[in-house]
Amino acid sequence: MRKDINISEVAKKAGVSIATVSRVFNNSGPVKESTRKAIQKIIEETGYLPNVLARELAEKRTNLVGMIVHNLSGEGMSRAIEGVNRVLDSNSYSLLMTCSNGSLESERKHFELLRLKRVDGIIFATRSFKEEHKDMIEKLPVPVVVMLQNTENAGVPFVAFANTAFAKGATQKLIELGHREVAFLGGPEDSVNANERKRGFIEALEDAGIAVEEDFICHGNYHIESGYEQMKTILKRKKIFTAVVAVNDGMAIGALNCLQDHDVKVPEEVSVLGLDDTVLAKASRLKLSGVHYSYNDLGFEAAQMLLKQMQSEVYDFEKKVLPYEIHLRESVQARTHYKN
Amino acid sequence: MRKDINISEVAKKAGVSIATVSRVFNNSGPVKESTRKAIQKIIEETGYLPNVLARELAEKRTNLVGMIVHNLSGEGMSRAIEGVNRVLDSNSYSLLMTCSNGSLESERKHFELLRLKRVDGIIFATRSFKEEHKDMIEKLPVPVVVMLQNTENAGVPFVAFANTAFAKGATQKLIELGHREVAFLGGPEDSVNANERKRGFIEALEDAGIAVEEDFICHGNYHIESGYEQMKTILKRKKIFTAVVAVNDGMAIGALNCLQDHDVKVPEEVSVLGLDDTVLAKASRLKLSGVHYSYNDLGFEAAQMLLKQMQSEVYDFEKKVLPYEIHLRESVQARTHYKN
DNA sequence: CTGAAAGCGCTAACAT
DNA sequence: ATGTTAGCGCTTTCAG
Repeated sequence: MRKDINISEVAKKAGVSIATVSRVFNNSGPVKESTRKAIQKIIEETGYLPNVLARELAEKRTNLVGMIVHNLSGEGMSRAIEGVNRVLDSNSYSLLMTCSNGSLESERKHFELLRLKRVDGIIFATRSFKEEHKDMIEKLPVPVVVMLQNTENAGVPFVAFANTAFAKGATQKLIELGHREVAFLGGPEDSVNANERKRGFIEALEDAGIAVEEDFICHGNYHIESGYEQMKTILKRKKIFTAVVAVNDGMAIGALNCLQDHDVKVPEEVSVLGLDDTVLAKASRLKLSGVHYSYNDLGFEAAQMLLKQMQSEVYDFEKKVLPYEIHLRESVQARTHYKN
Repeated sequence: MRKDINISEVAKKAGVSIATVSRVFNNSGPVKESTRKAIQKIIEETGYLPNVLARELAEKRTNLVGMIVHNLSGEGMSRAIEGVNRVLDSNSYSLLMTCSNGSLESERKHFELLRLKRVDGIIFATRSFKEEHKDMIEKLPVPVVVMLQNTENAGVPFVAFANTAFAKGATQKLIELGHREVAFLGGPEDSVNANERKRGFIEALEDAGIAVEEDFICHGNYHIESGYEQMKTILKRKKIFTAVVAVNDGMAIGALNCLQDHDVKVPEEVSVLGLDDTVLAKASRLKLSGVHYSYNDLGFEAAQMLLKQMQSEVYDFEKKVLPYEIHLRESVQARTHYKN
């Protein structure tokens, strides 16, 4: 706990003006070598550190990036933050983190807060992007990049996963393996991401000329227990299916456990695939198939895009959709058990 | 993107001085009702927002709390951040998040950064608290609370889990169930938390008069694969054991899978317990036993403690050790298989 | 190459 | 009840 020393004290000790100290410290403007040395010595001795607040006030920029996320409960989001941090760190920016509970009101409050704090840009993650969000963003004097959501229609720059595409791709893999009766365990019906995945699933079926059966579609809340319950619901309907696609790992694990508890052999009788590839996918003895995408890259790309926007005068629309990989592992095999 | 308006412009429009505007905005000092109304109207119309930077410069405080964590890859840390955020939010503080890679140099850099940014307090999480950390902290003009590490010896306030205690307690439960040959899958040897858990395990054995066998102790890196490998190593030693304690869920899951793959019945032949209770514990069909503690509470308590320290003039040592619960579930049962 | 001085936008003590 | 003014600590012209 030592006292702060400011620029004028340094100047006094060095017998120069504060302007010269400023020049030395920031290497802005010419200073005679001897006086530079002298000032540096004083700076060294006193441990002088400039008051960033004052500097920011004078420069009218904070080198701060704000981030609003709707939840922090999974590992995905913290990976994304890690990615963001990586970029900011190497560009001398700092991260102001806030967590809205997801309500519009809370989000509005956080946008306002970040505006007050004079952040130079904002990364925004929300469950579902609304017209109101667009309004909030347009009122802001700094650029915003949306994360985890396709906001092309609103014309807001974003970085997101290709939910529909990979859900479709994964489902097509199953179809290629001969599966035609495929169940789907979806996420919350108000989640845009979950709905995009569901759409991908449906498109794959339709493209293959397979009728979409409502009896094979359920909705849950991403958790293991929910996957278990929804799988049970579908089993109770007593219709034959040979594969299940789950909106995420948790639901897939739940489904897997449920099937095994009901003496349904995986993958011999039913293949299981999760549209996700978190640590959970490795937890079961039976290696779970899934779609892999990187949250770390998500954050990384979002931060990159934001910095770019911050540097340009006009905030052009821009988008980045991250790549993915489909991994078929032990939980999936070709349809063999039920022959037509 | 509208232009900012400042206090003097508001004052001019309202035909008053900036002091009066400030009084109205901050509700500091008396203002005649009619002029207050008038000023509020202008504020409303213009959308005036004070420049927080200027205010902070004048007030010499930022309402910012800094946080340095050594990694963001698990769900635990993001839960902790959530807890911190919850407290800060309701106390009008914001969170400046930084992620060090865990190296001393990087941590030093981040402390310096937060100092520059004039945060009012810091929450610090590191893998292993060193003398150097104590020095860095003592140089700081603001209070620091350490998270996830017992820094009692250094006299630095901290909030942590009772690693030794719950590891000991959980092991004792196994001993009470008749187990005497218990294996331990530990974490990295340089992790303080992992070592504390190992110590608890050993203390429980010693208290029960059971010799500690080095052959039953292995070290891994917290991951599922590592648990699998270490379990295999112990199995290869061909010594009989009836229970395994793993330093965390991941290793426990790995151990579980390994045992089952080697036709060892869990829990009939070997009980498995993880010193953890994350989402992973629910992933296997066999409900994994474990120790439950809340990362969210950890963050919550750390933030509470920090705010308290920030309010008092002197930074007294203070500590908070969080409660835990031991959950014995399907993966654990009394020793029956091997009778003496 | 260096210094003086005018901001940056706000708070708070001091006048009136 | 309101205005004046002196900071807060730094950056940046503008002179010299």
